[in-house]
Amino acid sequence: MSRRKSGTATSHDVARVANVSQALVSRAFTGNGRIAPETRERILKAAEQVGWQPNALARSMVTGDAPLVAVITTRLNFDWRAQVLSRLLKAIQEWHLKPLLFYAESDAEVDRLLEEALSWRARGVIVTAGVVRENRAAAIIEKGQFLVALNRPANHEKGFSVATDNPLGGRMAAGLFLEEGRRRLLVLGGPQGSWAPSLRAEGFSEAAREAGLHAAIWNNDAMSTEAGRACAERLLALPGSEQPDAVFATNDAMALGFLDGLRGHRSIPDDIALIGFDNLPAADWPPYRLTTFEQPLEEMMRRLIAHVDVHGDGHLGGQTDDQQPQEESEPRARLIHCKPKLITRMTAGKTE
Amino acid sequence: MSRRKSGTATSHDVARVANVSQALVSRAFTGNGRIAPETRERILKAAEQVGWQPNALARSMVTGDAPLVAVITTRLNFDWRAQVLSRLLKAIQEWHLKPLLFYAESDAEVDRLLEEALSWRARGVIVTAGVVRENRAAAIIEKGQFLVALNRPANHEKGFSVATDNPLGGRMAAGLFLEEGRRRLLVLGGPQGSWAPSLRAEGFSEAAREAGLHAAIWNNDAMSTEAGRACAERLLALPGSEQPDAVFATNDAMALGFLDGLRGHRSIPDDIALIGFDNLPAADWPPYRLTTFEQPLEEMMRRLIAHVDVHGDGHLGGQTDDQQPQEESEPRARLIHCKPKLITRMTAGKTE
DNA sequence: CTGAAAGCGCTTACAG
DNA sequence: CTGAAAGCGCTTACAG
Repeated sequence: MSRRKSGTATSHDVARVANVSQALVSRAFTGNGRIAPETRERILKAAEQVGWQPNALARSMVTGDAPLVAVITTRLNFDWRAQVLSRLLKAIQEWHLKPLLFYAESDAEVDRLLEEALSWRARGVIVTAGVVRENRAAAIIEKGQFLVALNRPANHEKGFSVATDNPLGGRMAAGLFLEEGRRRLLVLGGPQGSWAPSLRAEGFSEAAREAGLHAAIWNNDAMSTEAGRACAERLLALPGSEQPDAVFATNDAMALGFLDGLRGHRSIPDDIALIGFDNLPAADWPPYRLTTFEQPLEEMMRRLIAHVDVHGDGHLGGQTDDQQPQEESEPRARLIHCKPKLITRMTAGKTE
Repeated sequence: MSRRKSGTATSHDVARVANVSQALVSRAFTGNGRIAPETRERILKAAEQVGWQPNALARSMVTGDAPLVAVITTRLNFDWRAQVLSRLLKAIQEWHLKPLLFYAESDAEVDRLLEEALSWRARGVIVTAGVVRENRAAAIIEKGQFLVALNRPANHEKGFSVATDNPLGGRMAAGLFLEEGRRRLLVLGGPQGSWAPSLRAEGFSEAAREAGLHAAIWNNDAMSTEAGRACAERLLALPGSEQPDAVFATNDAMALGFLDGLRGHRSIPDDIALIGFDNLPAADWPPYRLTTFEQPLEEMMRRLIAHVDVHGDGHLGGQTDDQQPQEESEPRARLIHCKPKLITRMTAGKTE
């Protein structure tokens, strides 16, 4: 007769109703250990009558293994972040774990959240926002949890990172522009110090440099459509001699805003070719028809899942101790790069 | 020396290092009970050295109160659903609970997920997808958990539902069209039997009927931009006498696709006025400038939070038993309707 | 096939 | 201020 959660029955209550020991109730639900089919039926019936089902917390405690995975995420703004989370939730659901979400309002919070996540003794943690400090990464790995970083470094040799090959995307964009004979290159970058956008910009710049060209970079704190529009205005104000003829936007939001800002002032792709990154749904809409890169979400998820499985946390809660270096299907690669896929539309590249 | 989770220390290990009883370790971390400041310091240091922090599962078990809230969600497709989840995660984080997510691939799964959710003995469950069966709703409430349904019925007198006032939105849209002298009305509806879209359509139809007009309805299974485009084609194929002069799309995705489909064939709003629903970011983009309704997300969250607080699950884990009918600030209203806000842009309404 | 008992890792009265 | 003990709700050897 505990005072809190008065409505909640326990396995003892069920045992009483079914006229069996409490242990049998447990067996009826776990399927472990012998139990007569008819007893089991009786117990199931009693449980339903009482409205009871095993307490997952208690189960996790006693088995020493909670079917949880911590997911660090942040604001789901207009962005491919929602797609990632959606796909991630689905995958986690499919392998019968429960995602415990940690929402970081800013990158600074991520470390604290990671610490909190640890206290739930989850199977592991998937980081889709912010930065993983090396200490923290080590603490997670030491506890036997897996650590997966999406589109960011894992900062630990036993951590795992799946990322789009951002530099390659940049190089491909530059390559396409060069092939078309474009010479005056501009990239719409992200904030200083950002990971993915900077790598995209660098890949682009490098390829340009190798062709003996220089790519200007305009950094943007927000990477929003507004930022893209602002860049368009800035471009329109440039003297004719400095006008770029090819622009690589390190994300689609900026590219779309940029297109809107240029509308009526420049002919695309004749005056200016444009390539974005992300392949947002809007990139395919008639007013935009943006040539852009699709991030290989499905492949990334496959790799992620493969890693987690190898780690020993297979579908049905395998053991957690895998000391021996058995990295079979995923041979020791801790940083997986997945190739972005160029989607050619109107704003750059030959349209078929 | 348990075999599993070998890396994980317990409070006993910390006690040993700090040379105190295990109970004191607990006190050092909970802050409950007397403890000498210097002992506390010593324990904290020992814990850090050992790399230990309280096991949240164990704590939840013994206190009989897990700081969890179950959230039922589904595919985060291009949609306001991501916004809702984002805002929800933030709110849950702010009141120091952890969201345990349940991802429903289809509405049919929702009931099963709800059952699973129950096993975690969470404070409550927030449903943002699918339908809550009455039985299940009752089971949840009986267990002392709160039940909040977002934009759908809670199906229980003690459940709580926050929704946009969808019929009102429909009425407002119709009102605006009528005021402009439009007479040939069409609504782009959702799937048969959908909740929110149907209510929007009904509100619209009713208002039209009251004005002695009939509104045609075209149902759409997908409510996507593609569906909107298809509707545009269908409209263009209509004989001139049946051409509508005002269209109410029950979501923005369809409205945007519809605009794209009409582009070059009809003049908006001269030939056809259009109103959407959701106020997606793209509704404000130059090629669209869609008049639409903003769903009052912030207000909905405020009401939701107020309900949960009243329910007794305040910020820092208050007691769960609140039998007395103390519905102070939220006087007994179980279904809260929040007014949608008309955002007037180019496609309908007088622009200032 | 079934039951009594130990134990998971904590928190919290209850004594000192 | 501190410690020994009981107990949270289960699962799982271990005996019968």
